[in-house]
Amino acid sequence: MEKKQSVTITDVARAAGVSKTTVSRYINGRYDLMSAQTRARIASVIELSHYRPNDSARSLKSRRSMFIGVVIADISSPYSSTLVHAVSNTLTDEGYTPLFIATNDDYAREKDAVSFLLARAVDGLIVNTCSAHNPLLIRVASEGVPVVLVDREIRDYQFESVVVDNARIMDELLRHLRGEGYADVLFVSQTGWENVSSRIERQDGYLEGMRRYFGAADARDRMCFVDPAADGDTARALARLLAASRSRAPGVPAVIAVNNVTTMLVLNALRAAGLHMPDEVGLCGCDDWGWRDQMSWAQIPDPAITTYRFDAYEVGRQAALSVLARIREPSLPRQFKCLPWELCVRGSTMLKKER
Amino acid sequence: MEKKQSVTITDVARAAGVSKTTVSRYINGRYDLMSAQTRARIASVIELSHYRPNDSARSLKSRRSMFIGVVIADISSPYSSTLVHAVSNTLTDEGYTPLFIATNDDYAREKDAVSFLLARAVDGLIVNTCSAHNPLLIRVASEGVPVVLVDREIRDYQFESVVVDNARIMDELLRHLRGEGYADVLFVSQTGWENVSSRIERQDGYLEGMRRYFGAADARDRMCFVDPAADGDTARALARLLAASRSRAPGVPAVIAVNNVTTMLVLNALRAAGLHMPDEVGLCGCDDWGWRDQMSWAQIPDPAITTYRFDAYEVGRQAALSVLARIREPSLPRQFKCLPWELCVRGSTMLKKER
DNA sequence: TGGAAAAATGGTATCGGTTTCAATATATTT
DNA sequence: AAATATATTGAAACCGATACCATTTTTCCA
Repeated sequence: MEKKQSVTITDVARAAGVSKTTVSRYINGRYDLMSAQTRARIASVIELSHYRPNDSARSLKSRRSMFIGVVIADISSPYSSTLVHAVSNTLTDEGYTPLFIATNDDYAREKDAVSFLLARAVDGLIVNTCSAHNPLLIRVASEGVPVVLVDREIRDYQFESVVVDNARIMDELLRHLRGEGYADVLFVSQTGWENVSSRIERQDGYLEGMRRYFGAADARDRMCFVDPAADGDTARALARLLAASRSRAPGVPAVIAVNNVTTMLVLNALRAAGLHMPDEVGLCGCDDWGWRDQMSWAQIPDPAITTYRFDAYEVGRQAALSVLARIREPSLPRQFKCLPWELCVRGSTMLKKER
Repeated sequence: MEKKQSVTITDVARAAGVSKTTVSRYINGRYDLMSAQTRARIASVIELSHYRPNDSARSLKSRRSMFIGVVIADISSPYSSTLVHAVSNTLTDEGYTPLFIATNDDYAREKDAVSFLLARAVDGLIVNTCSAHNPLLIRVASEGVPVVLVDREIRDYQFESVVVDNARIMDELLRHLRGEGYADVLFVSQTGWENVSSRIERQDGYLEGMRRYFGAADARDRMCFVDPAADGDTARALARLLAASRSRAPGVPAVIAVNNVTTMLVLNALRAAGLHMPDEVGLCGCDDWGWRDQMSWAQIPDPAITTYRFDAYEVGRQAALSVLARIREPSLPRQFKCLPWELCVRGSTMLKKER
């Protein structure tokens, strides 16, 4: 245990025989404002003394914290994990530090998180919001703090954003299932996600697609919301939907799961029910894990599961780039980025080829 | 765009008709040092003005940043993801904010990360180190900064730590495989992890267990290191090891994979080779995903895969608790926590029951 | 070689809080 | 009622950097 007291800019200045100002210039890389000899002297003193400038003091005075607040709704999902990774890499490369806060899909926490991050004087915010309405965020953005929304959007205000075209995914997916010869398609969503814009879009896309490809005027009775924590919930809900489907029309039904977690749940429920894919039931999941990974978990089961997937890494990267761009040039017009996605057709929906 | 200038403690003090000192007391919850009426007045002014104290200024003077630096070697692994989640929850509950930095298993980055975090005046560090030797960290720790190591350890210095007893896992695992009647056991590790203490321990545990249960004086020729990025690498290495094993002894061989990623790779390679589990080959993987999740990916394949698993969430939580304890009571003796683990026997190694 | 321009450097106020110590007001004790 | 204790409050220094402006030194050219 030695003196916890660390060396300050004043110590360095004294040791190098220059003023604090000059040392400050050195720290900030303004080498053009000093002689080579002064520069070398300061460098040596800093090296020897293990001096590190105090970032609290720097940001207090300069009003640049080099922090970017990142608010994540559900940090335990693999999608978020990839997102976090991408944001972290991209920001770090530019000298910024992400401040991650998880809200667990709780609006009150989201408010606190934003408020907290502002106290830390973040230079910008990346928000994976869990609410469709957030006045605080709107106020913050209109005060000039760069705010970028990822994956989900907010009504009443056009934030900069990075999203995926969810409605189109559903259209393409249903077209695929129709083409394979499935007679009906059910939709499994997750409880607690009712207000998440991306889910709503997928849901609306599903309903629209059912009209277009399956002639179902209102497919809301083919949807259900399951609770991952409630054991057996999925199996029950699915059994009900499947029974209703069979009584409605003959032929093989298919199931679309709204996200990673529900896909797993449905897979388990179908296995427990002894239903074989793809000829007794089709399954199409969402793999929001991302393109950059070597292998998707969707390839592990036999048959492998058809999924729609987005590049979560790219979503994070683009969000980070948007914030950085706006920090550097606040007058820039807002950017609305819509990223591509991919339909990975695998065994679980290959009904045609099985015949 | 309005004035970016935010309201300061001075503004609040003036509006409430008190001194900065009193407002500062209010902010810090020292309500016992002011009258109920003053407290109410300040509360109201803060409420109306949306005042948020500037944390840079606070930590500059008070020397408490309320930041804990968290250095993660491989942030893209699911293990790290759970760890991050746990640390984040635990620290946030106590008013601390984690500052996550990923090093991608690069020692130079790890050094920079620690150095960077110190500049941010972190109150403590949680480090998932990628090197067996780190002088900077030793200096920091001996200067009195609380440092806790997770999952991996460093030679030459007894840091506080939270680890898993890796050697014992291997012992138990090999005993299980022997009991099932496997004739030989191969070990697949990952390139680039040669210096990671937890891998070394597992490796040493494997070699020791091979002596004990399989009479193999030196099983190093039964080990290989594969590169996840190199396509087909695993298949080749495995084919070689399996051939050697068959020529050495008759009977069914088993494979132990050192971590999550290699387990996937081996699973794929075995499938490609058309080898059936558990009767043509046994497979035992590492599921470092954690106990708290509803379902493990290891249950998805058929047969499901036998794994050894740790509670990654608990590792993170304990690490956070250790740092917090030390911050509050610096004189506390160092804690070395060794967490439990679990062997999940599943279909992939149930040789006996298959006969 | 004088003088202007450019290069190098420094003095000091300041950022927004916390801390220390002193001062005032009110309550309690004898 | 005087003395002492306790509850409230404030003034000013200070944390470690940066910003702004001033000053000194060097370079360059007519």
